[in-house]
Amino acid sequence: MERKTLKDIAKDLNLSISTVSKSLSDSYEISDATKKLVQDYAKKHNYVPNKVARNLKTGKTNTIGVIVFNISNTFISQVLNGIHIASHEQKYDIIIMQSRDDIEQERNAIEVLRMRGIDGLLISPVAHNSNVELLRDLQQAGIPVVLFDRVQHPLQTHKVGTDNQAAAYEATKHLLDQGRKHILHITAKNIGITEERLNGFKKCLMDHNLPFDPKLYLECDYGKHNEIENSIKNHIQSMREKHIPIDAILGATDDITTLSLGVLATLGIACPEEIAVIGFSNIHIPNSLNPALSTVVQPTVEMGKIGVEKLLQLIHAKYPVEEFENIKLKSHIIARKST
Amino acid sequence: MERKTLKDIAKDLNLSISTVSKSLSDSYEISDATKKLVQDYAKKHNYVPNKVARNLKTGKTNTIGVIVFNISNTFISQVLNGIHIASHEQKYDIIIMQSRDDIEQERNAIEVLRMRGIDGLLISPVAHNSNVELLRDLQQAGIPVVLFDRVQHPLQTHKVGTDNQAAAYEATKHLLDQGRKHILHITAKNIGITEERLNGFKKCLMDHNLPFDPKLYLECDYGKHNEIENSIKNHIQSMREKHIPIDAILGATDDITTLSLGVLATLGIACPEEIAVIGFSNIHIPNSLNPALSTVVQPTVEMGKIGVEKLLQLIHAKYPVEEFENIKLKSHIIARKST
DNA sequence: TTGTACGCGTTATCAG
DNA sequence: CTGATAACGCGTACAA
Repeated sequence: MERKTLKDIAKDLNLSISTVSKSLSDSYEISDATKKLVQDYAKKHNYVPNKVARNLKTGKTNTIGVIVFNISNTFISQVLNGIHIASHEQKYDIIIMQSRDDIEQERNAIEVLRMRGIDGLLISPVAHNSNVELLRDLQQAGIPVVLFDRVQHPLQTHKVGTDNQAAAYEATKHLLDQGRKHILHITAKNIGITEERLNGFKKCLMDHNLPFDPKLYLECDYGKHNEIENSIKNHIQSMREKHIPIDAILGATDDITTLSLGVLATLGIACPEEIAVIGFSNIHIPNSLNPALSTVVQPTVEMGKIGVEKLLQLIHAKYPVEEFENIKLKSHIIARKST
Repeated sequence: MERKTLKDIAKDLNLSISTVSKSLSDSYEISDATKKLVQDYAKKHNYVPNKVARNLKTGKTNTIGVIVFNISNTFISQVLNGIHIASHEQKYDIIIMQSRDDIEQERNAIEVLRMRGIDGLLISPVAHNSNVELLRDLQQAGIPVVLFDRVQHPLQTHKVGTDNQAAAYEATKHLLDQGRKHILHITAKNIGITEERLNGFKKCLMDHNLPFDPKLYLECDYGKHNEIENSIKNHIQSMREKHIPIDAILGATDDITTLSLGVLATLGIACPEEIAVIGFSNIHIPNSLNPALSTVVQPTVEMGKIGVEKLLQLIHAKYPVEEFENIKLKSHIIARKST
């Protein structure tokens, strides 16, 4: 059962290719009789239009590229879900690439996508100004780019992130309200968003007349889980040995926050009695954690959907867009047992 | 900065299109001088070949389609990771679609992918024989299909799964070895793999001269997390009320297993003292769970890689393949604190 | 060694 | 209302 083309149908029906084409696109210039004839015949032989050819003709691919650091990260996979839903709704396909938090791989991903042909790009960049020129090239070539999640990046375009500073501020305040005084803030190196979170943390301390103590601050390399786990463990152990007081942890990312719980359990430190934990996390099983985790939840699916929406706006824009939006979604805190 | 085509370069350099084309593909029929001239010029103006046109010409899309039930499922996202790595290595792009465990959406996904043009399909089907005819059509049309994970499906093709029966057998044995006698097996409805797991469970019981008790068996609808959570909770509560003994849980899927922990915590049932828990789970933070979870770990990334490998074999096969492999990967148990 | 011409499957324009 | 014809950008047999 080979694939039928317009040409085949035309021959079978003794019609011209263009008549067939027009019939299938329900053109007003074709008589109802012929339309019906063609459409029925096409359905019967389950004709499928060749999108590749169509794309060649129209110059559009109906595909948007997506670059993230890691597909299987909890947070990212939820955003991808949102991207997926929204783009599918608009009849756009998506091609996902991973940068693995490596500038070179990000560069490669951008090049591959460009080569392959996409109508637009949705990216959560590796670092503050990773591959700026390349992305600008893309824009110049008429392929719009929208940034999401990690929006601390100089590229001029729409950006969809969360209000990280406010969220961190709120989480810190939550801990302080519970009477915690020595909060260890654990964050990741070289990711723009964590800087904002740090700022929110500092600001909240300041507003409560508390000093920011560098000893109560840890930056992890953001890589494998057991590396993160180890640096957290080492840090906490060393604090204990030096008798530096600590009664709470504020985690800046999903992995950091959830892994912290494991570290405390392993070290036999009671949570929340000795050390409370709260942090950014969109984990789907908060109640199965030890203990049920208090989280700063980000609107991941919404972020993905809005990203697609903004990108499509740019793709469909008739004139070059000059004014860009910097959208900051609201996170919210859910207090469970860990605080 | 518009996009250059072969034609543009040819005009700029006063050469014919084919000369330029051949130069760029490093053809032996072109003089080194011209080649260099063209290549340098192309690089300078960063010429990017239009893959769409190339695909139209060659009839290949260099894309493989992937259909899974949910991108953001822990297990699936790890398999996707493997698929991603392997396909990227082979210069293939992937397009991911979600069936959301709905036969209609699966049908739609298959049709969209076919329409869009793919060279092959990797699918974890919704149910025992969902969309068989459609998939056969695909194969007939020269687009090979490979099944992964849920391989209990009549389609004749390569299949890559895990040895579910053996894994469930081992996990059950592990519980029995620990002295547990009343094991509740919780599984999902209508998924082929869970049947095999159930069989492994039953077989192990039988081998130990224990009866299979339907009261110690629960089938959940496999949907939203809180629905699964509720049915588990209700079942356990009802068992307690009826004084049906239970001292262990064997979870058949990632979500079921991890959510069970949350249910026990919520109900205030001590794990593992009162009820031990083990189950299929590739959760990345086993130590953060309450308590550290004993798991049956599947080789997810490997499964993805092998799936791609097998699919590419079919895509590149010169002659129709008649003999298909049914690959069963080995899982392994990691005992932590929950058993 | 280089160039010409055609076809891949579609859509769009224009003529009949 | 229908049909012929020209593109879209690339690869390739064939001619020069």
